[in-house]
Amino acid sequence: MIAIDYKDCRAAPEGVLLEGVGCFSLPEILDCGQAFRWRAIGEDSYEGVACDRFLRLSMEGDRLLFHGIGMEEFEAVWRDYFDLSRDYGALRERLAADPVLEKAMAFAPGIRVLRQPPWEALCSFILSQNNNIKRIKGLVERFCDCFGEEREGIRAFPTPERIAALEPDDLAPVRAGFRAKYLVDAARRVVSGEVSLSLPYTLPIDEARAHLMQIHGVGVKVADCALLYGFSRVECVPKDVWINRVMEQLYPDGFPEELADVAGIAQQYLFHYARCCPDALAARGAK
DNA sequence: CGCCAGGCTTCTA
DNA sequence: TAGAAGCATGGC
Repeated sequence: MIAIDYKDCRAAPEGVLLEGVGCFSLPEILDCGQAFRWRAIGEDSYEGVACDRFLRLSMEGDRLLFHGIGMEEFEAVWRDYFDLSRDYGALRERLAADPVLEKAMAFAPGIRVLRQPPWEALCSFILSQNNNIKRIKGLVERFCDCFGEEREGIRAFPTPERIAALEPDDLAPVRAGFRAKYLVDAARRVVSGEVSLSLPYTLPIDEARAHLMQIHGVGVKVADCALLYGFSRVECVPKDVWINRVMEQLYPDGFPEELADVAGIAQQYLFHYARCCPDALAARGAK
């Protein structure tokens, strides 16, 4: 048995139940700016749509329940989505060698980096540009409501084929502004095969980034977000205003090189720490 | 009202 | 090649 962050996993009457769960916090994972279709529905309980499936989760202590699903769906979809095959316990020990990360991880020990479908991550972060998280959620939701296929009461994520057939003006109801044309361009390049949704998993990271940046409206930041959150390239560190502040103030001599292969996961702890911990950074306020 | 937001493209010097 | 302007929209 490999060392992972839960001790037991079984089918229960209410769904799939994980026990002895560590390194896992629903609010820290689902509300830290990596995915935008989840919403809190109570105390440590969330619901949302990802991978074109609806899911409700709740956590009590070290017990995590995936409501209304069976083991097949858990194994086929959600174990991977929540990165439950990665040993965050061991990873956190490694990252804790760095004193800044030690603080950041103490602030939010339950963060994980999701493995989202690449197309969903790409579109979400195209919509994210020059926006705040609150508004990004609204944009993604309207994008799905307007152009996602309805299946059993939920909206799948809009397919590249559907979006490629539209003109930017057709996206007006999303109110994405100048980002609408970027979504259409991304969809058309994916449909034509010019942009691959599989190559970036394995290309050398600089080539993977350049590959995605063929899309009009995808720059370094959005490409890195798609690589990290969509293609699981955990060496990738998207550099937004918060991470820039972290690097300037907390890593004046640079980020530790020996952690470069997992810097993207470290980045997620640091991003959340910088945004939400009042005294993480000097005189910037948190919110 | 003004400032800012998990930026990118285009223009200008 | 670097720096600034413009872009759409809305939260606070």
